[in-house]
Amino acid sequence: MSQRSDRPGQRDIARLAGVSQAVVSVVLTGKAETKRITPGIQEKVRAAATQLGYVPDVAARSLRGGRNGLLGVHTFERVFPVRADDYYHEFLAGIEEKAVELGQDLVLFSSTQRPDGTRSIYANGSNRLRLADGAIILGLERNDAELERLAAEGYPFVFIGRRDVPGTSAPYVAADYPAAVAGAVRALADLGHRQVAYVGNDVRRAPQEERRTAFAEHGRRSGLAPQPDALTTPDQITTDWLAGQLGNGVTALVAETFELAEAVAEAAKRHGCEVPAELSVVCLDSPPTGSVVAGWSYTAIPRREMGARSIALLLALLDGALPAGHVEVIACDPLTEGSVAPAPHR
Amino acid sequence: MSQRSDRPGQRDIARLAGVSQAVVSVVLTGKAETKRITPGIQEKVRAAATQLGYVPDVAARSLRGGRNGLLGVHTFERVFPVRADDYYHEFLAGIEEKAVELGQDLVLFSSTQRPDGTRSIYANGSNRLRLADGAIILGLERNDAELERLAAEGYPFVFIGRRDVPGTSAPYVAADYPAAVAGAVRALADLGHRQVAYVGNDVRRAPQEERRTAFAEHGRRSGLAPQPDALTTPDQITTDWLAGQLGNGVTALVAETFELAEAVAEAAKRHGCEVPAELSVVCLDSPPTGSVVAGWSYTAIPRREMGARSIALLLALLDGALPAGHVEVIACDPLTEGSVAPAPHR
DNA sequence: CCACCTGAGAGATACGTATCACCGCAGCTA
DNA sequence: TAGCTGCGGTGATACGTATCTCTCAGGTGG
Repeated sequence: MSQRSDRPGQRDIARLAGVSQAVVSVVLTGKAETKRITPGIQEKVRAAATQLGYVPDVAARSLRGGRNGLLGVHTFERVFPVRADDYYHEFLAGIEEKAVELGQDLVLFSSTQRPDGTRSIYANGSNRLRLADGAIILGLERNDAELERLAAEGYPFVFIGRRDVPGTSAPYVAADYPAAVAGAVRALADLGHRQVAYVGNDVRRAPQEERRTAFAEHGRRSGLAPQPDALTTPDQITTDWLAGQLGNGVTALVAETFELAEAVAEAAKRHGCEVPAELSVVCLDSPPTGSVVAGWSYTAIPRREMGARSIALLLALLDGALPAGHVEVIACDPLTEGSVAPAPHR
Repeated sequence: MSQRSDRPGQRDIARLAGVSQAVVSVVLTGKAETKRITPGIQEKVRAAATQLGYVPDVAARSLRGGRNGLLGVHTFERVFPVRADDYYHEFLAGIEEKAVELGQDLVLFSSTQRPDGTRSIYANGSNRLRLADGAIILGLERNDAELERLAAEGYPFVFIGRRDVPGTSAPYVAADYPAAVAGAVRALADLGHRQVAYVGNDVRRAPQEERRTAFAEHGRRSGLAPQPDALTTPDQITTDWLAGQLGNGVTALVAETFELAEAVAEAAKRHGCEVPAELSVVCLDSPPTGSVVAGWSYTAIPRREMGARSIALLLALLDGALPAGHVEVIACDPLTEGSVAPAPHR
């Protein structure tokens, strides 16, 4: 169809106003003052634009200008998992919030998925991320080779979550896990706990490792007795396992994820062990957005804020206003009350 | 900066492969077969494109009129509300699922928000939607004037949810509410209920109106006594209101939304009225994704599938393979057991 | 009176892509 | 050998905008 006829352009305005297209561009982009256009002409141009119902063509504008106002969001996993307690949801909420504020649109890269369900940036030979001015990269999974290549190509991106990809020095936004762990450990120590074990995910990446080492360090400082870590999966937390921990004199557990904490709670229930009277449990993760679990002691991860900050960082990066290697750490919420009690006497 | 240097174009590929830019365009858009390009050249072009990490420029491509593999998602409200029981979440999950399958990327138009929180397509003078090949439009709010204009401009879009915008005949994907209502009414009638009242949202749009009229019609067919509708908000459902209903002999309520159903449940609890023994309640809405509410009788809205179908429809529309005015209606899940019981004897 | 400056606007150009019109060449026929 | 026919590609053009360069007239100073 004649796409042309039903969409007035600057050329049409120019013809109607009896000026050149260049003048129309200048007037309509608000540069009339600096470029010194006669007020009378300005008025005529504006009137003509209004009369024709002119709408600038974004495509043409960004073609000319470089930026297109699109910020990418990429993960190496699905963005909207089937599970309701969506890991990404809060991040996305923050991302969208900030994008709105800064007048940017978001591109969810869903075309990059490979048959096995993982996602790849360079899968089909072309780097679709380039569609956007820059990108936020988040998620547990990762692909160091692709990230290195991306960085080598000079593509601007920002991580959510602490990253230590060898070749890159991309900015990231992370939660202040060490401080959160320190707070939890101190709280337990103050309540008289001395035998505290750490229950962590068996997948160890920078963010996980960070929490574990912080636990070890602050535990030592607070006078806790050293315990072997339990790096495991939820289904390996059985009543037997729990009995073993209690048998070792453990009076409190620090769980890395909510799934682990819930597995502990279930095992305790089956084992007839009361939480928190006989066993205190601290969770270093926010509860899933859906289920408002009462009765847990946890330090909420500021996912929403992390998402928002990542967008701000990316835009600063694009503006060249970000010093190289800039990172941002956001404090977690203080430990809530619930599943923590004074250490039982023996 | 020289934006140019770090973003290879077809020209660069052409130079590297020793051919003309036109050939590169033909090969890379998959028209090599119809335009009969020598396989050897094709290979050379593809190799050069891969080597340079080429990715087509969205802006240029859509300026020229081609497709760019971007599908827009636009709402007149926020996409990620603060509330956990996210209305959009399930739709988006379905949308993303299908986009992955069809190799399309998604653009969340977040730049269109006005200061008052509502969103407008033409707010800032430019129609950003044009960046995408087409768009899905969803949400309760709407802006008929803008939609008419969008349609008049020939922009391809698809609704989620039944729409009846005057000037437009855009395709839409809707849930089969009439059938769901019919099922609910029949179930209640079979259990001996005769006095059944309808509790609906006070905002009446096509999807709401459809349910109400279906209730009236099927109620009549199933021999229910006519009742005045309660079109209201959750906070207006008090114990007094409930007492009034029961006083009128009402033995069952059909609630349009989950919020209304929960308000009814709370009022019933305070009033000492047992659900479902003394009052049956049916909800015509899915429970929020987070809270797995047991004990409700409801007909789940197939949001996920609706989202997926909307993407399929949009792509068909773009391919010109969609007959004008095509609409799609998806069956709701059958009524679950829980808050429905035989009518109490008087 | 002429050289020179200045302001207001016209004209030209480039961004990256898709496509239309053309063109040389090889193979074939008459 | 001249003319025709496809094939395989080249060159040119247009999309709508922003901006750079150029023109032209009027004013100014020496």
